[in-house]
Amino acid sequence: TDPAPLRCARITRPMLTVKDSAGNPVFRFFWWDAYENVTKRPGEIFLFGKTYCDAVKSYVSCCVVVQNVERKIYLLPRTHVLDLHRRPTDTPVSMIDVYHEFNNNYAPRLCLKSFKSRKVTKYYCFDPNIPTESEYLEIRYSGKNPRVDADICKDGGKTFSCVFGSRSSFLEIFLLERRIKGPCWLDIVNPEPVHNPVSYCKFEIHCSKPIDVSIVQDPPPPPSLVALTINMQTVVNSTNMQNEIVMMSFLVHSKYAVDKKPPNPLFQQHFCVFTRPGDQNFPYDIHNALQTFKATKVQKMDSERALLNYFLLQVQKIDPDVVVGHDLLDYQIGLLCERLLHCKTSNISRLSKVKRADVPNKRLLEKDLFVGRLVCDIKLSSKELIKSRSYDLGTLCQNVLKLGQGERIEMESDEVPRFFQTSTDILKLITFTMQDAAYILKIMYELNVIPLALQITNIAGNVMSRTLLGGRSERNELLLLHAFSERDYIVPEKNTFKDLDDGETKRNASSKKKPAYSGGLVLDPKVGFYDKLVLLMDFNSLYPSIIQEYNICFTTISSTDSEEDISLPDQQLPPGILPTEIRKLVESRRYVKKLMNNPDLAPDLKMQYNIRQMALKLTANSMYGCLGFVHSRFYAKNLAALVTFKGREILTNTKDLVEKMLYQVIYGDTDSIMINTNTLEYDDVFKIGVRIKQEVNKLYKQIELDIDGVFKYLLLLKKKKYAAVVISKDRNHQLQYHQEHKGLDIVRRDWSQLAATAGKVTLDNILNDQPYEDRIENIHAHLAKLKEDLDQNKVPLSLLVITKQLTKDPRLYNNHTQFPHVQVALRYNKRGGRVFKAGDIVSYIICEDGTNLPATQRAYHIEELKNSEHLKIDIKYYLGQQIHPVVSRLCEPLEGTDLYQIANCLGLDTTNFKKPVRSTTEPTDNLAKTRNLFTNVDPFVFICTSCKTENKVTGVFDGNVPFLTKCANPECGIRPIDYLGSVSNQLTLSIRGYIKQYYRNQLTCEDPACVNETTRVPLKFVGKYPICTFCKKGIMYQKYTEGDLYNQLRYFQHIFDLSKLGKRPILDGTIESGIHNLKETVERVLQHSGYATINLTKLFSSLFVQNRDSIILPSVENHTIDEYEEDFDDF
DNA sequence: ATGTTAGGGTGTGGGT
DNA sequence: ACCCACACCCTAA
Ligand SMILES: [Mg+2]
Ligand SMILES: [Mg+2]
Repeated sequence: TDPAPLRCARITRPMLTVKDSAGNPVFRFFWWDAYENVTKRPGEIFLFGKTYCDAVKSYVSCCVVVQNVERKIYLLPRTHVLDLHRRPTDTPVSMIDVYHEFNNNYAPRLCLKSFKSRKVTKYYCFDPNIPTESEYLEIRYSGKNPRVDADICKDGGKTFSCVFGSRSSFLEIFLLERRIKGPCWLDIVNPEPVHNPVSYCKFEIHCSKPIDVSIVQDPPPPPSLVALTINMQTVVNSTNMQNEIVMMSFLVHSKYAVDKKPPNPLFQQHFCVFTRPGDQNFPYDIHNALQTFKATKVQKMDSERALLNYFLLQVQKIDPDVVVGHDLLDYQIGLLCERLLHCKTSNISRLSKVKRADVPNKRLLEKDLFVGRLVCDIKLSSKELIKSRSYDLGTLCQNVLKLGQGERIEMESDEVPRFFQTSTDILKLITFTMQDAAYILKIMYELNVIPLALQITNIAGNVMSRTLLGGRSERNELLLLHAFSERDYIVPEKNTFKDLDDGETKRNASSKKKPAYSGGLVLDPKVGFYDKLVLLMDFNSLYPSIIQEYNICFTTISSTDSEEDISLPDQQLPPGILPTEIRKLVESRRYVKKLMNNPDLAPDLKMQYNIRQMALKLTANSMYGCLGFVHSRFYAKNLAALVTFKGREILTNTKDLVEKMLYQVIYGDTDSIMINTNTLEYDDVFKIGVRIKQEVNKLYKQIELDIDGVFKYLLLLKKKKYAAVVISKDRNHQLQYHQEHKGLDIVRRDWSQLAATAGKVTLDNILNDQPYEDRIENIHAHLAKLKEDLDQNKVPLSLLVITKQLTKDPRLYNNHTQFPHVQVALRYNKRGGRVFKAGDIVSYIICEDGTNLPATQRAYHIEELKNSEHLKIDIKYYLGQQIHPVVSRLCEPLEGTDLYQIANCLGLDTTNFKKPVRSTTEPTDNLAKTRNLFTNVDPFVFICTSCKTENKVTGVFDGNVPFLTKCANPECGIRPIDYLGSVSNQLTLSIRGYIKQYYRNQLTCEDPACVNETTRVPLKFVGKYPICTFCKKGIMYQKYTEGDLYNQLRYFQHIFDLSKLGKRPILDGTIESGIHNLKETVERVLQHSGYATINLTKLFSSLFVQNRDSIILPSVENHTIDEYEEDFDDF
């Protein structure tokens, strides 16, 4: 049957009011989405979009059916003809032989009545066995005829060795051939009117020749979209346990301009439809209640079927270009399909723009339910665009819309039936459902989902509805397909699903696969709390820069199977395609950012530019990842491995260079270096940064190190785990401070907010100007308070919630009892409705449930806890397994507290904490206090002139007495202070020893493990000094660097520094001056090493006469970095 | 069908 | 009791 009649009559004859640049009348439209049905309508492309309609003076929906998109295959001629047994003969192959073979042997098999062919020259770079440049026979034939068999493509015939292009889809052929990159204005020169339209659009035209489609030059801005936001409520029918749709709310914006700031008002139309749950009746007064309800237009339906029919009709009438919702793809679309089929609704394709017969298959229906309309699922988009603990609507409202807690009415899905008991509650439910729809729309606007997807699609050249589905691989694939085919390259074949499976997957039984190559280098952190300024330097987009710097491309490096091949391309080679594409992205971005600097820029335009520069950056950054993606069409493990290899090399070289400049590198991850400057002057630190930047950037053309930030305080705990106070300057050059937390428990969703807050309070106390003793005291006090609050039940339940993602379907876990989130999900799923599936985030609270089971088996959903009498919060778990480990880890480098004390404050059983605690027997452990700042340093050792006993010095005090007053040998009566001159001499000799070691190390690599390697790996030279670049497996050889030397000297200075001791001890005057004397001995060496000039010769001239070239560093220009940007996922 | 590797942390279970 | 491998999760880059 025909769909319900439309209000707006279809216009069958397109009005060609537009002329193209040649003066031909054209049908001009903006395409937003495309569709093809390879099996039912091969060779046809459906383009959906908007065209200007003079009659209504606005844009109306249209569909252009491009027909006769032909298959395009390439036959690679053999050098010599094969005989019957597929053995090469002496007969050379000419192109005409290939033509004849195809014409005689293959055309009949493909039932070709006709085909076109020509000789073309093409390039290829994805298989070393295929010539990089060769003549091919290009054959084009109708899509209605079948594809060439896979084995013929692989093995070829007698005159050709293989066939390329047989697997490309028509949409791909069309987009690449017409060079269409994402939504844009298109002209159709010979549009044909349609009498039996296949679409529901206002305009439909056909175009029988793909070549008649062309891109409009100097296009106007994109037309506005009709956006339909939908939200729904469901109930589980208590009799059959089926999920029913009982309410839907709709918001319509009929002119959403994607090139402008989010519209206000948010929408123009709003309405709602509902029905009763199958197992309930309407309240008696529902009719009256609805009559007085004015908030929105409400339609009451007698059945779910009627509701769904109403929905179908409304969608057809509204004819939206984009359907907006939350959890559409993971749940709502599936549910809709299920109910549409269950209720036996007809003409379901009205939800889409293409008329199709109803199919009873749910999976098929789901796939194309809204075809022709963009589907914007804000849950999915948020996952790509923002980091959040979870992505349910409530959490997104808090994080994106900054709604306060309780501002949005939170409702559990099993509460819905209750709302149908009274009319008042039904009206309430309508309000919530409408309200949520508005939030959904607002979030979409706020995150600029559509404008960003448009920009990405225009950059990559894919299809926008696919961009909105997420996934970086396909975007990258299309970008490279365009890039390679534009330059006459034959592109790699698209693998079918079958091909993917058989390869041996190095999986660890579960879904996580083992790494295929090594990635970024993470430097060993010098753990500790830093209260001097720390400088963070970071390479801008390191991996994209490496690809450019070293010209890493399919065209410059042949793919080999050997793992260890890390050779770089020839310097003389022309820029490859990958580097060129990245350069284009980077240059576009630079240009866009320049445009953004215009102070008179209109806000709308500024937003547009900002979105575009983001999209450009995202695209450039995801290119590397796709190289290493096994299922990528452009998979190139060797290229990915080379990129990371150079990354590791650059990071180690940078570290060495910085240390050579006598700065202390305390950490670095993949593309960054943290430097302890030992300074408190912000401007000085900046100058240091500028100098390092200049030195490092001299070495490269494209790779660029930049100042990323300056930390006032840094608490460096582990690799990838630290907290810092970042200093920045505001517009008035006033210093501003804010904390940054990386990798710590408090930034993870799988720790409770309670533990996170405790951790944050702890950090606030550590990263603070207050006296040292106060910090510890405040932390302890807060912990005690926390315990008290917990005991008195003052802690809101929301703080106790732990969230964890299901990485697979909950039923697929091998040992589900081990995992709290899996158990909660499985239990929850039994009640029906929205069930937890792979990717969902589960919230739970650990409870005391009367059992003796381990905590992992006492996890309950927050609702279970609320509704249960016998469930109680497991306070001991939250104190012992949440707060305690989180706070302890943060306090680890701190003196004055430990596991035991923290446990004590929390009222925990402390017996478990006594043993592992560091020895508390020594009253003044000098090294403990400083060990974190000075790792890999030796104590100062001197020999007693009397008893020849070795004395080790790690600080002013040895135990309770100054080391100068007592020999290490208790029998010896001579005090070191009595032979201070000798001690001082021994100190000087010791320092000399370290300097000698430093020089020796520059000439030879002393690591025995490295000797073998040095014979194979050539020595690399940095400046004039040979350094061993790496040992086996890329691990850097620990040589004795300037940094090590400097560190050792600083340590000596430190251990003789009385002011470094917490409480200034009362000392005998001679002892004090003796210690001072030793400190000065060290400082005489050190004083030459200001941070401004470094000259090794001068530095050590007083001690060590040696002719050495100085390292001359450039003078410092006194300027600040004008641009420093916060980047995400930037390597 | 959905970009990579490096690395920390919890918890379990088996072996010594 | 201790060590270790393993599965799982989430983060940094
Ligand atoms: Mg970076
Ligand atoms: Mg970085």
